[in-house]
Amino acid sequence: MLSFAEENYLKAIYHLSLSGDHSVSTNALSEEMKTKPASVSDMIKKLAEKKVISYKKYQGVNISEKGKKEALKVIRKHRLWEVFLVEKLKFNWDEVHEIAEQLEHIKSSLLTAKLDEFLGFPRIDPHGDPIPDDQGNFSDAPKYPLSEMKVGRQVTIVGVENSDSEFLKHLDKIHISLGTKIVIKDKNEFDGLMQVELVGNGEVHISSKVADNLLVTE
Amino acid sequence: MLSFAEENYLKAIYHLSLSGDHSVSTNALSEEMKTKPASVSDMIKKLAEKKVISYKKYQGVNISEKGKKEALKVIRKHRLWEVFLVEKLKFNWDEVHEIAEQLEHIKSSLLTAKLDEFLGFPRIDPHGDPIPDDQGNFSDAPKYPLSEMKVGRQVTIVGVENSDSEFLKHLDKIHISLGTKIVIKDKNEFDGLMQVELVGNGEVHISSKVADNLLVTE
DNA sequence: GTATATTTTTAGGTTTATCTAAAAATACAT
DNA sequence: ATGTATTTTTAGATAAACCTAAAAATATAC
Repeated sequence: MLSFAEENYLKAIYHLSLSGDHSVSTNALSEEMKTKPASVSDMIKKLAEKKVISYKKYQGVNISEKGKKEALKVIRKHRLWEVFLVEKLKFNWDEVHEIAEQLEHIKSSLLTAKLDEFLGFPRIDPHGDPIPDDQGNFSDAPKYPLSEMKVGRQVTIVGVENSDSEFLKHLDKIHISLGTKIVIKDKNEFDGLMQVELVGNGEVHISSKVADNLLVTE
Repeated sequence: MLSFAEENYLKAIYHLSLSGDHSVSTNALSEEMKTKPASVSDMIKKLAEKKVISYKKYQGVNISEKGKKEALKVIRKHRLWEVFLVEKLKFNWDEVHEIAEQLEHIKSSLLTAKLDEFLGFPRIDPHGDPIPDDQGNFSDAPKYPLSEMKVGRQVTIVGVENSDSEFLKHLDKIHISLGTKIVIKDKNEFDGLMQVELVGNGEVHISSKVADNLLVTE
């Protein structure tokens, strides 16, 4: 059984492990957790004793299979609660993170299962992040047509359904390319015309014909 | 701002203050919290510094107005979450306490307000306990006809609507009096006939005519 | 390849919430 | 009312999660 602090460290280690396949350094963890490197050294000893990470002194840490499972349990709960907060309690997508940081530590696997069912077994959270199942499996980086995304979401363009050059030229013209992050500002109920913000780079309108062919993630 | 442990002590002090108007003893608190009296002595010093209780050495503690408000905030959250767990997630009423003990400490007044609204502003929790409003007010010990209570609830008989002697004689015959605790085991959809357990004292059947006239609480 | 800079760990300290053992205050009993 | 029993507090310890300062290991730079 892990404490809140241990769960938070493990989550950070999991996330840092994804970007960069190498082991996670003490300093990187210290920055992520906003604690001092000395505190990290203390904590990783405890986590290593609990077999959720492996490490050699001065060599950084690597998350174990057991650790990955534990981290994904917490991430699953975090994302399910975010769905609950946005879909059921009508929070804005940008208000929910802090509250979900607290809710993710509630211990009861029955609660998690029943919440999942109550929400209709969602596969992605309000930010578009995939929700692991109770075994920790998830379709990594699932892609969805932009047209299916709801107003308020921030997503990243990760692909196109149908890549004919006329279409790509159009994307170029509206400054959209793979990796572009956008926020959906508005979506017309009648014709599906979307107004999106290119993060830090102005706004554009995207027709449903284009939105159907754009695949997004996150 | 109170820690989880401080909130739990305050809740215990609040509850112990209700039964018996006198001040709460260190030993009583120690028993309630399942900690040693020495730990209680430590904690009440901290709570007194935070002005949520007042105490003189060796004289027990009294909850302050500020403390009462804080305790009721926690109790409000606890009971709202219990309603959520039973009404929305379909937990049985007897499975929810432990989980609500965790959820009651989540910090976000906006969350509490939105949860309250989502649940339709319930006035009592699944055990029949009143839910304080955001100011800490609640109709103390609200009374409801037994006939309105759902299967599974444990309630206490606190009054009768119409106290003619024939009716009271009947109650006597079926071993029901003020203060009797009962658990509703079954309720016939057709005629409202109830099967209830007299806690630790066998089962009886109560017709809707009787149930309409019995007021219960808790 | 040695000197310097950076990273990481260790050593020792703090706060919170607990504990045990002993001392002090209060309550009870004859 | 005086001695005994009970309750409560104090003193000192422990574990968790953090800190600062200093030492040790690793990395980098010329």
